[in-house]
Order: sequence, then structure tokens, then C-alpha cells
Amino acid sequence: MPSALSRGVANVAERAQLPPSLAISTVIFALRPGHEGCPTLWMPLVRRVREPFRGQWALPGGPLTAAESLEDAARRNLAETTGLAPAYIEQLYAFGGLRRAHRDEVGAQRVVSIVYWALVRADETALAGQTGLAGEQENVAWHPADPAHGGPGTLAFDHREIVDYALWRLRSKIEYAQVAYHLLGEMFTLAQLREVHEAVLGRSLDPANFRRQLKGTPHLEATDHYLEGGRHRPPRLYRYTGPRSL
Amino acid sequence: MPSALSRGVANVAERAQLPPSLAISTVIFALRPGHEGCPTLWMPLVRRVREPFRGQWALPGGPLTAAESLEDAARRNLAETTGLAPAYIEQLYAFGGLRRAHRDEVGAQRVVSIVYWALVRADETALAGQTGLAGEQENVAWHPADPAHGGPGTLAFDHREIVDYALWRLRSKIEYAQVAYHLLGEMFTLAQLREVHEAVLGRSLDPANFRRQLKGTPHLEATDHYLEGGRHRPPRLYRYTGPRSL
DNA sequence: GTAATAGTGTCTATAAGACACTATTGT
DNA sequence: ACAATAGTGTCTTATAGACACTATTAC
Repeated sequence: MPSALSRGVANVAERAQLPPSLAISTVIFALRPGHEGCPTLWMPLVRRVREPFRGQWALPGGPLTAAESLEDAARRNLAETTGLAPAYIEQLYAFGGLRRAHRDEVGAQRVVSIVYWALVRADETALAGQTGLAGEQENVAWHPADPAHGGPGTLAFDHREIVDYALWRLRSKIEYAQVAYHLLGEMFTLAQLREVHEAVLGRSLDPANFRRQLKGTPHLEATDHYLEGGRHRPPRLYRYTGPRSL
Repeated sequence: MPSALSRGVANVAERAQLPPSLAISTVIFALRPGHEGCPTLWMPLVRRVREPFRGQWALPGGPLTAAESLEDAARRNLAETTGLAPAYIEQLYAFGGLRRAHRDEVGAQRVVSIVYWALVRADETALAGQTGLAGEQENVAWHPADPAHGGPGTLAFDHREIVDYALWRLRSKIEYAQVAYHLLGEMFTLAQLREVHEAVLGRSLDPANFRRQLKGTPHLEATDHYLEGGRHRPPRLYRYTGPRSL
């Protein structure tokens, strides 16, 4: 990964004061069937192939190049490492604590990570390996986001804390912002939308009250279509008409 | 400002892909008497002494050195440029849009700014110049934060947008978090606390309802002291017992 | 018909806003 | 006494939660 150029820069800088380098990482959430059957939040992780934390799972990310905005860098990194193009993406936080540098690594450059969080629809969760070879694809895989639902308890660097913070932000934001729609396809039933909220919040919601609260919500449009094929009364399909990304 | 070292790094990097440099800036708010008499939000700004935007007002800030956390860097920059030590500080956002680079500057390095916002008490708003000389202190001065209250409509770089975003965050956060206390001294009356909220929110609040809402608030402790010296019934003094910084 | 989910109506508890009212001080 | 602010009580309105009830489909 470090080119001859960046090595040269580091060598110059190491003698005096090393400027922190900039990286972009992203926490991507998608809703998939969980271990207990009910839908759960999952995220794609990348297995580290070098020290530090070799072999451990880490957030997808990479360096920031000079010619792109921060969000563009996040999207590009996402496409390169996972093949995903999220429907929603938003900046989470800039992490730059000193304990982030692994003390075992000699001359390790300090890294400041600007972390984004993103949502992808369940039907767009196909992962691409870093190469195109099928054998390489084991280095990118989906994991439950929450350790309480079978997710990994520890990740490389401080990525476990970052994921927890992203989970907190998603849970806070779903209560007042139009965020849940980005985990669903173009058309969905109110029951499906409620299941999204239930999965994110981790508790069941009253169908009647949930429906009434959505009545006052903008950008939620009832269509004339109904979801056929169910075993009982077919529910009406709705559509989200607001902006696709904030 | 650019040392021989950082120049050397830039020269190496310019030939191929220039890594973005990292800076920390801070929006500092304090409550001071406004132009119409009522208390208003003010912020300290630094006049630029070099291109680009020479002569214009900008947020205090500076580079991130390798040996400090992001928040420590913000505090150190604040002390160096303004002499202030805020009671509350929190990360706002990382700004890295490409339009931030001024096109007039040849070979300008792209700067990603991690911006913090902070609150200082009115009794701690004495500014220090960058040198100790009285003549130099004109390059740091307080300005109303909101253009609607006499603040500067344009600032250097994209700093006007950044200040507006910080104002939005402060106004949002004062409604659900314990931040207003950090604009006041150790002891204060409920009327003073209400004036803080009114100044930040830009509208008057019902004294009776405001008092009742605070009843359920944690970390607000009634003392046995009263504010003497007023022209009428002396109000009780309260104290904030929560954490000093988040 | 029966099971199961879709969708509606209503009661209650809680909280916010409006505002009348009492209390206590300086002048 | 009077002005002015401190502080209390109460009424109205909006909203969230609980839950009974009706509607429509597959089998």
C-alpha cells in the first residue's frame, strides 16, 4: 500500500515532526435475516492482511486522495473494497486519539480517520472481493453489527468503538429523521417499515401507533399497489418520495 | 508558518499526489451584551495576515501536531491564538470540500479542517494577542456570531458556513443537553439561565414553564444563596453539578 | 367458517404552552 | 403603598402508548 512516494514523505517527516496522515473509513449497515430469524443489522468488514491486527476484521477504508471530497473518498473506498454503493451516507466523526497507533509498530505514522456511516438496501448487499477472483473474496464478509446479535466483540484498532458509536447514531436518527427508507427497496409495506424500526431500535413497536405516527410524516406516499402472494390480506405498498441521500 | 520541513514535504509531494494537510479550527461562543442591549452570542475571530483572504476575519485554528489528541490540539490552538480556555468543547465536523482551496493561490495544498465548537463563560472572555504586545491585539477580536445581530456576513474561506452550522448545533443541543450552564458562572439565577436560552434560541420563553421544565432536569441544584443587590425580590441562586465538559 | 394480518377508533398518561395568581423584596 | 421581579397553580392542547375493534384476504 505505501508507494515509493509516500515512503519518501514519511522518511523526511520522521526525523522531526511526523504529520498525521488522513484516512477515510465507513460503517455500512444493511438489514439481513439474523441468527434468531428476525431481521438484524449487518455490516461488511475487511480482514487485515498485514500488521498491525493482521487477520482481524476491520472497517473498509483507505487513504484520502487530493482530488476528491471527503464523501466521494468514502464512496470510492467503499466501491473498491466492498463493491457497495450505499443509498445513504453521512459523516460520523473524526477519530484521532493517540492510543489509535499500535505501539508494536516501529515508526508507525499516526492516522486520523474521518469515519462515515452508510445504509444499503438488502437487495444490494452483494460483496465484491478486492481482486475479481473468487478465492480472494473471503477477505470481505458480512457480520452482525451488534455483539448482542452474534457480531464480533473485538475488531482491529478502535473499530469496535466506532461501530458502537455508529449504531448509536443510527438508533438516534431513525427516531426523528427519514433514514429507515434507505434500508428498503423502492416500494414497501408499513409492516416492513416497522420491522426496520424494530430491528434498529431492538424493541417491538405497536403497529397501530406506528401507522398513526407515519401519517404526519412527509415524503411517505401511498401507492395503488398491494403486496400479493402473502397468506392473508394483502397490505398496501408505500413509496418514499424524499431525497435519496441527505 | 510553513517551516523548512513542511516545505520540503510539500515539494516532494507536489510532483505527484499531494496528501491533504490537517488543521484544527474552533468556533467559540460566549454571551455578551449585544447591540440592542439584550445578551447575544459572540465569537472571537482572527484577522488573516497573509493570502489568501488577507485582512479578512477567520476562525482561530492551526495545524495538528503529532503528539496530541484532536481535542487537545483544539484547546492548544485556542490558547495560543486567543488565550481562551473553554469550559465546554465538542467536535463539530470535518470539512474537506474541494472548493475550500482558493484558486488564486498557486500550488495551494488542500486543507482538511476538523472543526470544534466551544463555550466560554462571559467572565473569561479576555483575549490575548498572539504576541504580548498591545499593538498586536487588534488581530483578535470578538464579533457577533449571527449576521442578524451585527455579525460579519462573510468570513475567510468557508468559515461563514461553518459558523452557521455551529450555531445550528448549539441551538439544537441546548434544547436537550446540559450545555447552557457552560455559558454561565458557578452560581446563577433561573432568570439568567433563561436569558441564556433566549439568547441562543432567539425567542422569549415563558418564565413559569421554563422553571417547571428545569424541575425535572438533573445536575441542577438549588443553593441557599440569593442574588442580593437587585432592585426587587432577590432570586435564589442555583448551581450546575454535572460534568464540566462532555 | 377460521386464521391471520391489515387497518381504525378510542381511552389514558404525559408534557408543553398560555396565563392567572400569590410572594417577597426595594424604593 | 407601589413597582417589579420571584415563584406557584391551573387550564388547554398535542402527542405517545395501550388496546379494543373492524376489514379483508387465503385456506
